[in-house]
Amino acid sequence: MAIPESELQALFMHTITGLKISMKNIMKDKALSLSPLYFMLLKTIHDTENCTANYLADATERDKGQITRLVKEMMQQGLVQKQPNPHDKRSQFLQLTESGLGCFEQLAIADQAVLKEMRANVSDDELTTFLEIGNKMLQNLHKINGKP
Amino acid sequence: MAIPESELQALFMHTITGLKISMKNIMKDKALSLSPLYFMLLKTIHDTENCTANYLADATERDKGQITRLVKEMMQQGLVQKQPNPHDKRSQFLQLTESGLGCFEQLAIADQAVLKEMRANVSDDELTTFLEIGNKMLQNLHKINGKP
DNA sequence: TAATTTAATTGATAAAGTCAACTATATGAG
DNA sequence: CTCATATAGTTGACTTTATCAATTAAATTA
Repeated sequence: MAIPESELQALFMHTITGLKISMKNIMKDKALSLSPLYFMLLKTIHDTENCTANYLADATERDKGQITRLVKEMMQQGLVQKQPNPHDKRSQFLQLTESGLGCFEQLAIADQAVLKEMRANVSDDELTTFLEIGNKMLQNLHKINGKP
Repeated sequence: MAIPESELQALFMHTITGLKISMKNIMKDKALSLSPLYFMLLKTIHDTENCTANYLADATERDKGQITRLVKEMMQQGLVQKQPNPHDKRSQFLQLTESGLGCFEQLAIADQAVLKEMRANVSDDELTTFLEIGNKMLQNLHKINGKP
C-alpha cells in the first residue's frame, strides 16, 4: 500500500515524462530539430512582452549561462532575434522572428491538441479543482525551496 | 488570459522542477553524492521485489543502456548488488545493500517530509481528488503516446 | 565618483539521454 | 529437437542538458 504522498510524486514524474515524449513525437512528425526545452523557451518568449534573457532564465528555472547558449542556438536557427532594451544597455529583448513564430504556432497547436486529449474525460470543474490544488501545492513547494 | 490546458502544463513543469530542487537540497544537506535520478532508482529497487534492470528501465522510463551504467555506478558506490535470477540466466535481481538501504531510508524520510509539507494545507479528500484526476489524465497521456 | 549590483557571456566540466550494435540466453513454431 | 526469433542486458559513440565559477560592461547607490 503506497503512501499517498509518494503517489503524488510518481504522478508528477510520469506525467512530465509523458508530456516530453508526446512533444518529442510531435517534433519528429514535423521534422523540427527542436526539443521540449526549446518549445518551453519559444513559448516563454512568445508569451512575454519584452522578454529578457534574465527573465527567461527565471521563468524556465534554467541557468543563465545555459540560456545564453540556448538563445544563441535559436538565433542561429533563425527563430529568435534580439532588440536593444532602451532602458538598459546591458540587456536585450528577445522576440520570435517570423519563422520562429510560425514554428512556435505549429508546435503550440499540436501541444494544445495533446493537452486537450489528455483532459478529454475531465470536466472543466474537475480541471479547475485540479489546478487549484496543484497550484496550492506548488506555492508550498516554492516556500520550502526558499523562493521569494 | 491563459488557456487552462497550458496552465496544466506549466503546473507540471514547475512542480517537477521544484521537487528536483528540494531533493537536491536534501542530498546536499546529507552530503550524498547522488541526484534525484538516483533516488528514483533506489526507490524503485526498494519498492520492487525481484527488480530486474529491465523492469527498472521500464518503471523509470529510462533507456536500458543508461540503466546499465547507472546501476554500475550504484554498485561501485556500494549501494546496490545483484542476485542471479533463478528463472532466467540473462537477468539478475537488483537489491539494495545494507548501506544502500540506509541511504535510501534517509532520503525517503526527507522526501516524505517535503511532500507532507507540500500538501500541508491540502485535505485528504482534496489529495485523493487530485490524484484521481491526475491519474485519469496520465492514463490518457499514455494512450496518446501509444503505451500498451 | 567610487563601490557595489546586475545582465549577459564564456569556459570548463559533469550529468543525463539517445541510438544502434552486440552477446547470451529464452522461447516458440515447425 | 532445432532453428528462427525475441528478450535481458551490455557497450560504444555521441548529443543534449545542466552546473558553476569567472569575466565584461552597464546600472545603481552610497
